[in-house]
Amino acid sequence: MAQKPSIPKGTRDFSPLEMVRRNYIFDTIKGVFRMYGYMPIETPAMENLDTLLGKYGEEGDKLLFKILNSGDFLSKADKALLEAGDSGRVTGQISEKGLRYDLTVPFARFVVQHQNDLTFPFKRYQIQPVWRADRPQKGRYREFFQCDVDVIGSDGLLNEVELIQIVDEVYRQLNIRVVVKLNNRKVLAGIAEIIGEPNRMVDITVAIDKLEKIGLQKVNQELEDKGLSNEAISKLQPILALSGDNFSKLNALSSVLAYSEVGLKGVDELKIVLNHTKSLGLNTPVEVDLTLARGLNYYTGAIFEVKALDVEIGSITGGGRYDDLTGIFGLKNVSGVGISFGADRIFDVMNQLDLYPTDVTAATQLLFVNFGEKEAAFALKIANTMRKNGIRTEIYPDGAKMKKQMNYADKKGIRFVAIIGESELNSNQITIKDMNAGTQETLSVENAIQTVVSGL
RNA sequence: GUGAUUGUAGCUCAGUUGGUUAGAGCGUCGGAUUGUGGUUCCGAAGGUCGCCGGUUCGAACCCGGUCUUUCACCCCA
Repeated sequence: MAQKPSIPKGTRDFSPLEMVRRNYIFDTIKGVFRMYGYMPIETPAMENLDTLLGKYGEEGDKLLFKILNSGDFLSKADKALLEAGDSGRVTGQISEKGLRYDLTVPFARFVVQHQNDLTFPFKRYQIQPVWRADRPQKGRYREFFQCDVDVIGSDGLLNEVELIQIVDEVYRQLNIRVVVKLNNRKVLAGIAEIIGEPNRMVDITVAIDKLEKIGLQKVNQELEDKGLSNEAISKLQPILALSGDNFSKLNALSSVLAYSEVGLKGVDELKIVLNHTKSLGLNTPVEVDLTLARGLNYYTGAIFEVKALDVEIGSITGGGRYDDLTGIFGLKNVSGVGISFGADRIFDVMNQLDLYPTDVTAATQLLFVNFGEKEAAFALKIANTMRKNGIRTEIYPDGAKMKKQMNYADKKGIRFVAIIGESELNSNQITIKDMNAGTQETLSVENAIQTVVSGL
């Protein structure tokens, strides 16, 4: 017996229904991106490993899928390392390619490599799968699609504003209620500076990121475990306790950060962005959230995260500004900002709330029943006429039993069935059956088109 | 990477203290109905009980390993 087939852990097949739904999401997102002047690019599924390594921190390196070299790769590896079972160092010798982990780093590579062909500010979008060797769980897959929009080569905060507008528009079109959480890495740096631990910004932000999840006490405990002084932790308390609306939070921050130049700059940036989004009158609420840190090390300014209000699933969109991403690849002083829509989580949210418009899943609208060669030949011609009138039409390929063909139409949710038998052939007419109403009439081709078009 | 959890027909699940031939519903296919779907009735196909090993006279059931599912941690879309 054949072995039971399966697919790798954390990956999925998509049925026609699922694909139609996913394409609806992708098309919506693409449409909004285009509306703001972004152009598509694609990059290879695999990159050279040295492009990817070291960009996502130690954790990220572990989550990279690595591709074995071709040929007799083991013979070229260091025998001593092999013998010692030193996987970490052996992989460097037997693998030089890896699957992309996100779209931002390949984009940075792309920009540096093609810098002379690009016009800056360069606005691109990119919708492709990425892979992470994570352990799968709710809303977390090993293969998933990201929909990135970035603008690179511009410092202007209008870009941040534009990205928030895009988020607002995409989720308005998809009919998902969301909140945009906004923070600024400069504010976080300022906080670290003020409490006298300027080098511990990452530890501090990772800890306060958990405030909502584990509570104040455990956050303080974690900070203590990481070796922060009691003095620093107590200085941090008023910042963790900040509340009120965006502008009162920011005013309070201004006084706390009065002696931090970078911190004040961050507050200022937040104010500018918020003033713009406020005057634009977006549907989506925008909240300043100091607990928002995000793991990626390369953000330097704004940090965004979008959460669905009606489903518990983590963030469905995230991003921020990175001042020196291309610097690693040798192109200095180019600032970029971008966000990534997590298509698979959006898909999960849409499924859970059943937010698809009814016409999204509609496939074939008219099926021609096949009674045999002569009838099918006639149907073939009329089917083409139908298609030219914008009706999605198919002909049943075999001269099967009527029951079977009707059943097929029923299962596929096809609204109209065209029946052409001997009597229709002789009178040069077709019978159109409305599967919803169960009624049918025999008509001329012109009238049949009328009936179908007005019935849809 | 750490700690749990799941696996029996295409799907959802039963399956007694370990005991002959592993069941149901839904779905699929065929028929009742040779030009009319959904409803109904009748019938059929479909299982190495995730995989490998162990205990036992005997394992779907007990034990170990492995893979898979789901969840938490870490991290993240």
